[in-house]
Amino acid sequence: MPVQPIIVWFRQDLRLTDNPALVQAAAADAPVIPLYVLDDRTQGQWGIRGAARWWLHRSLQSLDASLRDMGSSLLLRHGDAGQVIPRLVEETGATAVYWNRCYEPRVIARDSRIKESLGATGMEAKSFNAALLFEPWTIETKTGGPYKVFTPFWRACSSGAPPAEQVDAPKALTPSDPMPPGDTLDDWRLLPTSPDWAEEFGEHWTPGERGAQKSLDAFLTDRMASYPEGRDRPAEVLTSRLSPHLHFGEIGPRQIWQAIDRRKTGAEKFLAEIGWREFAHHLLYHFPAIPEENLRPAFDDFPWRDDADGLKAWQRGRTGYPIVDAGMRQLWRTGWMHNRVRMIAASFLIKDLLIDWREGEKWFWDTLVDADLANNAAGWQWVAGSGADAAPFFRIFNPVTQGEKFDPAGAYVRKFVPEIAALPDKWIHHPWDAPDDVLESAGITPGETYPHPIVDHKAARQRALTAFKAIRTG
DNA sequence: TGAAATGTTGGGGCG
DNA sequence: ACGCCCCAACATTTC
Repeated sequence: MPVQPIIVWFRQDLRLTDNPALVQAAAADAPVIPLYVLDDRTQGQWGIRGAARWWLHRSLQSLDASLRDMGSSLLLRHGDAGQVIPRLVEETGATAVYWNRCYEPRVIARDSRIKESLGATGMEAKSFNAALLFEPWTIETKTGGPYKVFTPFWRACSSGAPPAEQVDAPKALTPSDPMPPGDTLDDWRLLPTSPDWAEEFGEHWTPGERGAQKSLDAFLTDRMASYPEGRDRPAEVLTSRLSPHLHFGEIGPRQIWQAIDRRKTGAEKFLAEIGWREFAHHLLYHFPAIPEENLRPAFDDFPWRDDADGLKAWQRGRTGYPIVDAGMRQLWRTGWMHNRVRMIAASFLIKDLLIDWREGEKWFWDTLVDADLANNAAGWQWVAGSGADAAPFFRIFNPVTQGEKFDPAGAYVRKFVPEIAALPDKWIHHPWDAPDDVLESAGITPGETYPHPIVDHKAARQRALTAFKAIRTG
């Protein structure tokens, strides 16, 4: 008599270790159908796009390979998950569907409907926590509301019950026999072709659970001790580079939490960054409009400029400000940007160009391999000053000062803006001040080989402060 | 997880 | 010797 299978629906949890939904299914002594659904409709404009699709392709390949090592494999289906899941249940006679929770508003709505309709037909539909140390509804202020300031939020997280222990990968999975038919990964065309803008990505990244674990191990042994100072220097690899792995759930925060010895140098500083990720998810859950709307309504009246040329120059890394251009080109070439440079580039778009932060958010959404709705929205609103615990609007980065401070030797700029690489350190962050003979011997013709600055920072700063006065109350 | 303007202090040059 | 000015260097305030 055939045993009825259990479906494990993978989403942003593309790993076998510390995966409670998978463990629960494996423990049931029934065949397991590991499933991934490419659902391009549910999340609307915030579906998986651009660089993240490249990552997804590679990550699914990796997950499938790991499952095959256990005698199983990953079933691929596409379409509205609200239809795909019930159809597969019917097809296979599955008795249960397990998954790990996501916290994006439209995903929550979809998953609730699925859970309800499966439940109504007597199915067991269960969800688990794999993505967060502390789920958003478990942390609240003394008065019972959500936190809007990071420091007390993280203090509350750290002082309460510790996060749950991670769970091991299942020892074995009983495959479903026969395996239901599915798509092949290539059918989904997740990889770019003409042009192949992801050409270089593979040199920088190893998507998948093994790559994630290796990144964590290397960070803990080689870099965490220098993290408190090193994390602001983009020229070298001194951060963990775990963000895309975390977004796709190739590693979970519990695994990081447990791998870190909190007594070691750099541990608290690094964990606080995991804390910011938790905080962003907390905010998105409690304020689900933050990807589209200012958290602080006063910003609804902000006089943003319409500037297609400025936006394009920023996107392409042709603003004439070397540190900004280097960042934007690192993003385009590698699918990632160092966090210090993200702040500088974002400040430039918002404050020097006075372009709506949502334009930056959209661009990052398409170009980052770590594009994450909660982190992206919270990060942009933080820089804009429109968000929770945000930088005050008048905190305007000077791209020259920031460059000189955090890329003093200009190595980061030279790597990504090669046309000015021959400039001496003295001028590398402000080529427009260099004497003609210096420019000439560096092979630079301003306005031709490298753009003139598209705005004058000093004037742009004044313009931004004036614009800000327009919305300031009192 | 700023920068710029403004204020203060103290040393040195100089008449 | 003294006052005056200049201007780093640092601190404080403002945006």
